[in-house]
Amino acid sequence: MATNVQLLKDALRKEGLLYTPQRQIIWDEICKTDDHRDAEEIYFKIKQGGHKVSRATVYRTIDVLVKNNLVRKLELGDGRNRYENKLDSSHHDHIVCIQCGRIDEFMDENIEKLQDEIAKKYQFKIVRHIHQLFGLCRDCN
Amino acid sequence: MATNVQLLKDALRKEGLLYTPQRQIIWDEICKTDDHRDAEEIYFKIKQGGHKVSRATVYRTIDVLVKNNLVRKLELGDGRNRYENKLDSSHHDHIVCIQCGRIDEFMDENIEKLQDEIAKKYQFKIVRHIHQLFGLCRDCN
DNA sequence: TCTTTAATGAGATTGAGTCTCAAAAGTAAT
DNA sequence: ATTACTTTTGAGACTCAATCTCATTAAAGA
Ligand SMILES: [Zn+2]
Ligand SMILES: [Zn+2]
Ligand SMILES: [Zn+2]
Ligand SMILES: [Zn+2]
Repeated sequence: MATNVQLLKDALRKEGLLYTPQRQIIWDEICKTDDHRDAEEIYFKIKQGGHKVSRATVYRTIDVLVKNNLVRKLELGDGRNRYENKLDSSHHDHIVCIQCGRIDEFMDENIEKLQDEIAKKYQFKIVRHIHQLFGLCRDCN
Repeated sequence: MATNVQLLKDALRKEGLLYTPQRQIIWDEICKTDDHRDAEEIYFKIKQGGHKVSRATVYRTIDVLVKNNLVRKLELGDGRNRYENKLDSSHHDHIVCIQCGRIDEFMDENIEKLQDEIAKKYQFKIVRHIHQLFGLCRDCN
């Protein structure tokens, strides 16, 4: 956890922002699981944990964390943004069950390479990508 | 255009829905360009064209068109859904400039195949996928 | 301490999208 | 064509995630 404190402090310093108890509480909550939760879930978990942090601060802090690469924003197409911590910073994409909501993670070096080639062909400089497979998991099929 | 009329009629019959002037107007508007427009843009273009169709009908009809494979829904991560007609029904994914909004289309057989392999490995039955590359286009870089 | 700047929180606001329900339009049988 | 029935439409209310406002609170610096 000490490491997580330092990561946050560094990010805030880089942004010229102050280190505050609220920001630490939010970052801690996001580090607690490897789930893919939306901002409301994170907000309510914090509340439930007995801390008082406002909704506005949760949203604002998440934005800072995303901008500084501590958190990844996922857009799973259900109208709300989801977030996962990047403590284990290895890149992955997602395969989502449209029935039960189960989310698995995958990573394919070959796909990643092919993306780079596409970028080169179109003369784009890629900064991020979304790659999600939607379907029915084994249990739901 | 005659073809487009028939495509709509067939889809509506399949759904047990009636063929109405409003639904044709909406489908026509979507067929007019190969852009990637959101529902509001489509709604206002129709209004601007002198037709009176309600917002609710636009949203409802787009849903029918998507369900019946005449229109593809895109989620480009900016909080609103975008749509493109599938008259030229070849599959493609998107590469998006985060600066100027330019959207190019790409298709890579190898990526598509690798996705199938991932699905097999995770025992998912894929029904759709999102694959978008975000970055700076040549002009913006 | 005093002054200045930054962060927070409660609640208002936005905006895409959905829902409601009375009115309008379509369908089918007489 | 008239009636009886069903479907669609449209205006506006509503929802929900997310953002904004601004008065209050907390932190930093002199
Ligand atoms: Zn990837
Ligand atoms: Zn993940
Ligand atoms: Zn594809
Ligand atoms: Zn396209």
